[in-house]
Amino acid sequence: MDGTIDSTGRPVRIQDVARALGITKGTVSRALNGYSDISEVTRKRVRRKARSMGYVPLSHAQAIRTGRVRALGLVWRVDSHDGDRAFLSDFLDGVSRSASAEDWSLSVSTADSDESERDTIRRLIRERKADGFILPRTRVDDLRVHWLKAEKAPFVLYGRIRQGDGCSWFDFLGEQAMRSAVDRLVGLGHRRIAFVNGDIGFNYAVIREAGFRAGMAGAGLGAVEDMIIDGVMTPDAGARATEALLSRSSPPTAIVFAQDMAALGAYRAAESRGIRIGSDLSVIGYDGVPEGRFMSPPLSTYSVDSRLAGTRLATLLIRQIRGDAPECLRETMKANFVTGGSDGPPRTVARPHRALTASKVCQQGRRGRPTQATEEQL
Amino acid sequence: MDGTIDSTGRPVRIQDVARALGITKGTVSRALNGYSDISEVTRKRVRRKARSMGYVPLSHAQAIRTGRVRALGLVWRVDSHDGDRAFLSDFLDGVSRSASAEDWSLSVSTADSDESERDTIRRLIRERKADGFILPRTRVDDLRVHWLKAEKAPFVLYGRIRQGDGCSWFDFLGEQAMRSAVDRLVGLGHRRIAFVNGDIGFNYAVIREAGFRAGMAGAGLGAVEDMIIDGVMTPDAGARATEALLSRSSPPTAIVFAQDMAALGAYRAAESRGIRIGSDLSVIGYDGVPEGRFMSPPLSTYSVDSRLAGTRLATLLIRQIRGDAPECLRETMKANFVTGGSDGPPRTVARPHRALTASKVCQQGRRGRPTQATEEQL
DNA sequence: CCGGTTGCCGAAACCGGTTTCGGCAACTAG
DNA sequence: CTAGTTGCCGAAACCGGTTTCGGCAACCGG
Repeated sequence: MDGTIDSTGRPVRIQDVARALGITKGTVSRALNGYSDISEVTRKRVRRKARSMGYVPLSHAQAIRTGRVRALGLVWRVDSHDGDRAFLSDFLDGVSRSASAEDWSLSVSTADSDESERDTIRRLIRERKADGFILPRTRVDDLRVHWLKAEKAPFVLYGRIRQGDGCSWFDFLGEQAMRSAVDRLVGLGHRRIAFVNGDIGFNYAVIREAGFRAGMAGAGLGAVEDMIIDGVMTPDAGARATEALLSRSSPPTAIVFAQDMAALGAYRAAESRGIRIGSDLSVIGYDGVPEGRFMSPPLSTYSVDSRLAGTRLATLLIRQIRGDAPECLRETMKANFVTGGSDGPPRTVARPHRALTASKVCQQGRRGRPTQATEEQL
Repeated sequence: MDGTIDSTGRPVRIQDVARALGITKGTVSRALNGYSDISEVTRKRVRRKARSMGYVPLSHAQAIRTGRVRALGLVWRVDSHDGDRAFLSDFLDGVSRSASAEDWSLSVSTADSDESERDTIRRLIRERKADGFILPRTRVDDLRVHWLKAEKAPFVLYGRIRQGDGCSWFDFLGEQAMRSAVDRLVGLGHRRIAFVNGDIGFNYAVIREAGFRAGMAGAGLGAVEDMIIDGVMTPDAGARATEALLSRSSPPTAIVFAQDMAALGAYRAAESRGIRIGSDLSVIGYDGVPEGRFMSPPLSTYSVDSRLAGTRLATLLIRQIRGDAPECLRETMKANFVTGGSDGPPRTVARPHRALTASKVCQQGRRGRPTQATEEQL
């Protein structure tokens, strides 16, 4: 017995606290909620007593008047590829941590289609199971944004979006990472660099491709159209893409993958061809999935901290629900480059292009503090 | 505009429905909730009108009187090994599906220690964010069971437990699977069979080991103490365990792993030794992780349907919250054997032991309907 | 000394449902 | 024809909080 239940076994209500202090429940409520018309002495007395009696307000009883249940909503799509699975655990943990710290909770649902996702979101709003939503995997034209705007429900995006009016988000700078990958490879001497992208229906793919193109253009390597493949999100597809690229008359010496899960396929393709990743073929990925570290050589990748994304998104969403303007709630961070050994100088040694050196490029992408996104969103 | 919002933009309340019908809100409530003192005519009128107006009761407003928020609680431990990650997505999906079907929601939190898990559970109960809990990964002596009994909160276990008074659960029959694995290997001619177990603090490990021992004893192969290793839950640990076993003067010709993630390590160990899985060394796992299918040869394993586990657990929990006795809410299912090719006759050909043949064993473990657990729990 | 603030709290309405209670009308039995 | 059911619904209490409103006492300046 820890004080939460009184001697009769009944849970402690605000009325019990009020009675114990000889004041009204309205006063207890105002004292606990920081109203200014309560004397500091009374406030202290109330707080102490409430704590000693183990009083905790029922969130749903508060909600009936305040309209807020102090809960975040998250709808997880299960019809997509497997690559997100490892990500989910960390992400949930991040969200849950931030929410718990503010005494909020997290309501999770799954959906396997746009329709079921829409129904689920609406149900959660109608029944007020959530005060706002975290939207993972931002699409180029994201239906959820339209739905939630129509419902006037707060939301935050994991990923940026072009039509960003009234949207807040957290995102890692994929364009910066992909550009940095190209710079690094160019610095190592590569000139024929391919890019294997994910599903361009998702905004991250558009952004990362833009980064790749910017890197190539910056190095004076234009006309990269035939060096770009998209729609590759699994090891299998990654292996096939690698195979296709290496079969060309003028194959790339390096491949940048928009996603690690696809990059893993390059190892399989290389093995079946009898060539070595890191020397015969350079590979750089993005995401930092755990499997990458177990490859040989380990995959060089731009690692993304999913747990951090979760914590930031939850924090941003809570702030928005509390009244902050969505446009002021935007954060981006650099992805963290992790050297694995899957990238190196090309086999047909060329002298390093431009002044960039590997060590110099390595400096980029160190983890920093979250920063307000002042730059133009892509 | 779909009828959910009236012309003024205000959400529809029960009072609005009552007014539109010219009756009182109490009558609307009773009509919608199936009270017998409402005429069938009125009930139909109310239902139709409520639907056409898009009325959905606020769950937290109901909860204030009923004491139930129609929400399930799930606390996920993130401090354990990585093997559970792939499992989480399917499991959540299963739970969420069942909950949604009954118009319930799911409140998820994470915890990284016993203390934080306890605090989280208590907070969810205190604030009534959840009416009951789903407890994954049952331990031999599970603290959560004590906590929740003390709080008088309903719960269901994913996994059985020895002290099962007042407990309901869903579980796959790990002991049956492990026994079947031994039978199969014995039928193939193996006699030196090792068992690599997981963390024996978890009940599944105890159960699976019992199944292995039963299989060995049943085949007349006693004294297996030195052929059992436990605490192996990762590919790395699995590789080390395999290495240790194969280094012995009289190495096993087959290894049964209690978890696929550990079994994956056997491939690495085999590769570094230059021996082939399936011919030089037989391996059978348990769990059915997706990675197993991508190995060569694919891992033979007893596959477990995590999504199904989630759906059954959610259903059982909702039934319990609605009043069914926990002891009547127990289900078990067979794990589904999937032939991969990682098991075969031993290199040093011995004639098949006993009358069991591989094909015969294969018939076991077909997926069936959930059945009430009438047998003694382990 | 007196009218006007100001600080602080009690009283009561309110949120959106559920549930109890009581009463009217119709029907049934005696 | 009357007394007793029965079916059906309105009225109101209730759940556990939050928020508004008003008033008392102390303090303030003129």
